Amino acid sequence: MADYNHRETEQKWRKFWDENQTYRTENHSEKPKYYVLDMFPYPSGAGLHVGHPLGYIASDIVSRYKRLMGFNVLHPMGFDSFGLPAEQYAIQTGQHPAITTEANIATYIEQLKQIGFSYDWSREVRTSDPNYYKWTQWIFMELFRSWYNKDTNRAEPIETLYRKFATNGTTDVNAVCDEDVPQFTAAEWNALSKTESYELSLKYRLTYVANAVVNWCPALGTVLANDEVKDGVSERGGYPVEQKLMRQWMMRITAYADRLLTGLDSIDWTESLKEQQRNWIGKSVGASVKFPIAPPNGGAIEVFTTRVDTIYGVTFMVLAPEHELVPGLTTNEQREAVEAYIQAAKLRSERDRMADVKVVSGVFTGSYCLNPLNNEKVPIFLADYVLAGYGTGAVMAVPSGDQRDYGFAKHFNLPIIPILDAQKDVDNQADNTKEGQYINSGIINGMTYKEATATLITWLEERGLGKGKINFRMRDAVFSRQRYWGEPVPVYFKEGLPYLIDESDLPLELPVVDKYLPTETGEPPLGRAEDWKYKGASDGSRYDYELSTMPGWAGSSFYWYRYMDPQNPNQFASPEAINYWQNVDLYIGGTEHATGHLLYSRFWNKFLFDRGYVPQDEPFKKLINQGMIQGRSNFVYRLHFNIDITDIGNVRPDEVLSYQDLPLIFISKTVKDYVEGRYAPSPEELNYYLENIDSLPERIRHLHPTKSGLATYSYGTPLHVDVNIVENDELDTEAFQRLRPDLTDGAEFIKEPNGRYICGAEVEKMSKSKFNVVNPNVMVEKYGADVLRLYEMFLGPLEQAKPWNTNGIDGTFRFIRKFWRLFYKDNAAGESQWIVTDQQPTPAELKVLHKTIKKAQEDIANFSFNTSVSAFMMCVNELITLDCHKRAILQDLVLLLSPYAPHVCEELWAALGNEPGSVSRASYPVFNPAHLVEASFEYPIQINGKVRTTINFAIDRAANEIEQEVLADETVQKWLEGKTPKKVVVVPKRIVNVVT
RNA sequence: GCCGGGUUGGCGGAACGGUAGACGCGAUGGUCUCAAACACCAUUGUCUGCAAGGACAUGCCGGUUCGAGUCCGGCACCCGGUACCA
Repeated sequence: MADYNHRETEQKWRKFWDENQTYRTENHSEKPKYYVLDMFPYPSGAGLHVGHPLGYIASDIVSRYKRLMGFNVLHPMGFDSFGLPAEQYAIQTGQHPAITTEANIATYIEQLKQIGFSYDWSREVRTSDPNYYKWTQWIFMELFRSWYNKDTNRAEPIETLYRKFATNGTTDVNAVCDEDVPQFTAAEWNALSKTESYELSLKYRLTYVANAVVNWCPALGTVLANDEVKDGVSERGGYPVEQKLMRQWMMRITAYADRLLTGLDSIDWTESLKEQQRNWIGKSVGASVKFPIAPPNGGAIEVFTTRVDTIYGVTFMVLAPEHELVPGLTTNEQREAVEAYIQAAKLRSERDRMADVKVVSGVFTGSYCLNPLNNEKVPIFLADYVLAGYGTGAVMAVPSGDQRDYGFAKHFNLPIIPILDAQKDVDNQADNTKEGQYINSGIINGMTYKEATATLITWLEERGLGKGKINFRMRDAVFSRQRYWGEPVPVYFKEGLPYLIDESDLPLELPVVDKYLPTETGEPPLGRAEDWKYKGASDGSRYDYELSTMPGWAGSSFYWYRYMDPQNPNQFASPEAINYWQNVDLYIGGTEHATGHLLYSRFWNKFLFDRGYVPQDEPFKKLINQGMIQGRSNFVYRLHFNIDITDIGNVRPDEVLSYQDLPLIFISKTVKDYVEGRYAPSPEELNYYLENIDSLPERIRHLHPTKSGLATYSYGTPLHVDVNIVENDELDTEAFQRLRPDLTDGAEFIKEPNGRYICGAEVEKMSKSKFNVVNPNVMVEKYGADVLRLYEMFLGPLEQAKPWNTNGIDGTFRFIRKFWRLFYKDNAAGESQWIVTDQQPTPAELKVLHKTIKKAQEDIANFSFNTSVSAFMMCVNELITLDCHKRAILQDLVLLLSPYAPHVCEELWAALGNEPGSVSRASYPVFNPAHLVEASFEYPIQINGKVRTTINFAIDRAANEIEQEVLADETVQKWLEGKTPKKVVVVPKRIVNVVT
């Protein structure tokens, strides 16, 4: 039998690659480097489904292609192996998360290897490996040992700050730091004790401890970063999240806000992803303005506004209920109301607040402040639409220009002052236009938006009442997690101050604990560890370690460097390795990491860049987001009867058949549609259905609505059925009975007239509970890894979300077999015979080949793998038509196809007489346009836009000559019907259009 | 609301402004077979016609052009992200 045996062949080559370390990559080469990275997976217990490899296949194709193009390619894989699921499992079972993680990773590797990826497995990393997280901890320490100098616009070692303090105090320090830093002179600084100066420095370091309002998730027992909270619930598990003030490790990512923003312009990512990061960073350019508080109180309220030009329209001020000035501003008359409001606001969860955005609520404090421009008295309100965490927690309200302020003003009957002559209908709604000239606006009357803004900012700055200011939505990142399964923070506490442990004590390994739950006193799980104390301090004492661990994103924020030099015990990667590989040329992964991993990674990369550890400011030059593969669920329909008890008359309710009494009957899709009345069957089908329904068991039959009037058929209740026993929507009923005896005992299947049981289908998320998970290894076993790879690419554009549908895979399966038959053929005796010849290829054959080379190269450049696969299919079809079995053609075709289908290509490559296993070291075929050039071209001739005839012209004929001959042509003359053409358009090598 | 992306046969999807629907699936008919599976061949956007052919077709309305799925203006719907962010 000549057919290609994928099981044997693929097995053979995977073993070969493994044993010969075919894809081992060196850190030095004459060749140019190319770094292709996949987002490494979290090894979950469920294993890989068919959606996971999509991006990996694409990156593998690029890797293999780049190797053929003469690059030294780094293409590694590893595991982001710290994380919640393993810990949750540990809490339930008591098993150490390391054990579960280890087992899951083994499964993942096994599954990945089956698909024939060209990873250099010797470079594998795992974030939960102490030899790895040693460097996560080390980078944490480096961040702690650094501050951000706004003058040089980069992070610097903390020593440079100490030097500045010692020489000039705080005068020429321009740092990103805590808000409450004191000003001091060099003398004052030098007089401080070591502990005092250290304590001061903590306010400047890039990681710091702070009391911060954080997202606390009681169900998970930990805090979460903003990007881990979606719609007020935790991203993992969907548990409610509340706001809580807690002492936390923080990372000063806001120091990099501007660079994270501008850096986006230099990298090749999709616009939508960049936009997501821009929104997340949320830069707003505006001004801060101080509104003096009216007597008897003193002081001022500072607000941030993006529309300082609307300041003459301010008719009230709104503070967040949590604002620090609130108690002082509340008058005795208003105290009760204010306190009630604050209390109510506190009780409302984040979700409630989001839910009733439309409802206007607020309360008057009883106090006033003064508009700095015109000294008008402005009443001060509280409202929970103002967020304590953004800007200054206070808003100057301009009801004529802001819809929210407008609603508030209407509700509390506050004045509304129009401020621009272009504002329309201000009596009924706010108009936020910047057009026109200012009115009612004191010093800016008659000006335009631009002039007004500049004038006001200058005016305010001169009087110390305000200044231009840029605000970011992004907050500093919370870096503590009250969990066990994460990197321990390499810090101990001495007299309440955090100190780094000695670098030589890294890695600080996770301690053994008896349980993975918080302690009885509410401390994180590490509080359960015996003797969790630092003994390396210089004074010989034992100090308490930090009890929280690092967040999930810590380990993934530099891993692409560790791949460059994964075993290095002295550095996270050697400077030589980093200088050789630089940064990632192509990064492929899901878009769900837009505001998490991808932002944090850029942050850490920029930090490492500032400190001179890496040569590139951005980690990922080009990023492609593969679309999610959804599941396609299949359903069987259980026929189901509605029995309306009120219609039963004198039958006692206990005589009514219970649902359980009814026989199990599964109806096929079109039968269901018929029963539902959605489908009009043909006369033959109708007969079939009636016959079937009439042959139902006696007890059912008498419930038939047309016969008893008691019961009605309802549509079949859809039940998920395992998609693995369904093929082309046809259910393998025997397998179903075998797999689900509980459901199918004594069941009857009413099938289609053609004897098939057809399932319904729907697109849903791929998940175990929906029985729609397709395991890639089942596909590999049945069709082969090459077919799986080709099919996943063929499914549609890489970046698009699409449902997995096994139905079409036969097409690629057939393609591989056709491809094989270009090389082998059965002889009369049924033996497989090699039929490749050494004949010279014909121009037609060369044309087919070079057309395909061109297309394949263009497609890889555009990441348009689906159309490539189409091109290969067409190529093979055409070669079959030409009956071409020539080495000169097939050898190149094998190379073209090898990035997609490496196993079969390796086999054929060897069969063609090349060194076994050397396909990846060959050179990509060179496209020669000469083979595509035609001697003549058949021009379609359009008369008034309609193709009426065709004429052949030599390829190099001039347009005006063609024009003449076309007009002289008999058929054209006929179609022109004697009219004189006004215009003749000749598109070279395309078309001629004659217009009358 | 704002931002990003999309809308083409029964389905997944192709088309440098140049003969729309490549390639694949499915479907129908046929060959092979005792039969099935596999394989192979043919047909397959809709309507109309015996046929040659003709008419209509890329969400909707309009524009630019000899020519528009593609470019421009407006609208509808779908998907994703984000939001009392001042």
